Amino acid sequence: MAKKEDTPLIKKLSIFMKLTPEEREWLINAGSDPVTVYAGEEIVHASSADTSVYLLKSGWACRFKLLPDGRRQILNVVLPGDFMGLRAGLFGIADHSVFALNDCQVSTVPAQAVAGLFGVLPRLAMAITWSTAREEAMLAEHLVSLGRRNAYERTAHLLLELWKRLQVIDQSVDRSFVFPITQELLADLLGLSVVHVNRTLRALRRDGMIDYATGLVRILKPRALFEICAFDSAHIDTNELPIATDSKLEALEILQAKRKHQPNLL
Amino acid sequence: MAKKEDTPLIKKLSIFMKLTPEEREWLINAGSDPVTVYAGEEIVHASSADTSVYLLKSGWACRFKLLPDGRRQILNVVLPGDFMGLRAGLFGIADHSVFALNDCQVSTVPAQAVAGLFGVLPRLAMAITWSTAREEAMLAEHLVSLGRRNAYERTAHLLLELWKRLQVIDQSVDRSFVFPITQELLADLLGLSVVHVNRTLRALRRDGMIDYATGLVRILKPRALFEICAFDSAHIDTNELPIATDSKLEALEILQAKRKHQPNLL
DNA sequence: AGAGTTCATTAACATAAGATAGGATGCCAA
DNA sequence: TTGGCATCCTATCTTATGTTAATGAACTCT
Repeated sequence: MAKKEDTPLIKKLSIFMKLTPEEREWLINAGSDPVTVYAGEEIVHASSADTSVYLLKSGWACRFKLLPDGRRQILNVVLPGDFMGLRAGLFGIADHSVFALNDCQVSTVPAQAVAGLFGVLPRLAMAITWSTAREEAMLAEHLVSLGRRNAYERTAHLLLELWKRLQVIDQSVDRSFVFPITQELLADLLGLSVVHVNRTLRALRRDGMIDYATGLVRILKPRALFEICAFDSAHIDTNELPIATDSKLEALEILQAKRKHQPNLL
Repeated sequence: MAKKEDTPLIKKLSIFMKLTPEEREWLINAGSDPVTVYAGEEIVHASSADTSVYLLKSGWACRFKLLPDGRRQILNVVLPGDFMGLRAGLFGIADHSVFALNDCQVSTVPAQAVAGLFGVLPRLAMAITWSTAREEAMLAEHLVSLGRRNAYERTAHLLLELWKRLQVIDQSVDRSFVFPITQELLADLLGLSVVHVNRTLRALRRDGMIDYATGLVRILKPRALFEICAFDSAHIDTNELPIATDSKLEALEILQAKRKHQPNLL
């Protein structure tokens, strides 16, 4: 398992698999010396032909997209140990930008070094691929929030998700964590208006669910909040290496069995 | 480039890179003989410990998540040539289910065979990884829709996206395509109520934007629709292999240059 | 100390979208 | 023929959320 002094990235990957000393070493040495990016500045710009991947060492950032008329949707919060610009660097899909929410330390990894990892340390490459799969699962859950959860549930879900992610990298203190996100950003994150975010936070405080002061959040009733937003933590905490035995025949049987089911089970 | 008689998967991967004969052969031979899954039946079940990956050969399916009270959000439409259950098969992240929208032909690939591809045909592994990155980009765009586009724009965006994806696999005829999706499903896809979907479709027809009959859609004013929803096709069509030369120093310079920018440029 | 910023907060009002309900149509099965 | 059943469609009413606008606190910069 991960140790106290490990980097956030190592802590995160450790929940997927035990890392060997070489793998740890690669993770520690890969990437340039970190550069400071100040709050509000862009780290990755959409449509730039960037051949680097960025690793967030400290601070918070967020990935976002803009519509031509200025509407903004924040896709995701980027926390220490997360990569930025992986899609752009590896595949040239530069579909979104990233900017720093507070002062960040960012280190740069050549896209080729990451791509080459599949040949050099395939297990580690797999672990990094896992972490992107984890992020995609969070994106999917975010989509459920915007499509099917109301403002109250949605806000609860976001705060809980951040809390859990911060726990993994040892950056929450008990039930509190620093929260460098203004209500305007929260609005763009949740697909709401600023005013309604304010209303919703007020409601959450009124109900004794959270304690919210600028820059700091405390979860007062985790149990209730998890219940309210139907939080599914499977993709954040997981687990251990899967993929045991398996055969085509077996899978086919499972598939056949499924054909008995009723699907749209509302 | 892809030929008329190629499979949808080959057509799709061909927009990322030129495939060698061996790679084509792997794609054709991998996977079991297809099994029929009938409309409405589940193909992948969330939380099942499934060690297979499924490839949709024909028909439409969709990935979805349910909340405990029955609310459903459809994440994505799965078209021929798309994989299903990749995250679950490879990493044990079984966070969503998939069901068939109409009768489908599905073939099964052991997760190990896909994982092993990184050692055997790394270029192909890269291409498949690219296709998942492409899907994640579409998911992100979907998120923008739910968060920041109104019902009209949102619906337009979905129809255009499907149209473009179908063009890639040669399954649209000019401006028309078959559309096996009821308004109820459309609602769960767009994060709207059925009634409002109906209203919105009516509005789109009223404006002469689309022609919508059960099971068939025709795009009448593509130009206007692309404009209305601010469609960004970068992640669907793309492009060719990126990653040219590159050095840490260069990337650092770019990063430094960015620090001059103003970020939240509304 | 004052002027300018950024944020959080609230009130009053507007509206896009949800809820409920009821027909109309077409399909299938007994 | 009749009765489900699913889907589409529409009208009416309700509500969650958006819009606009104004205030005050905290902070920085002179």
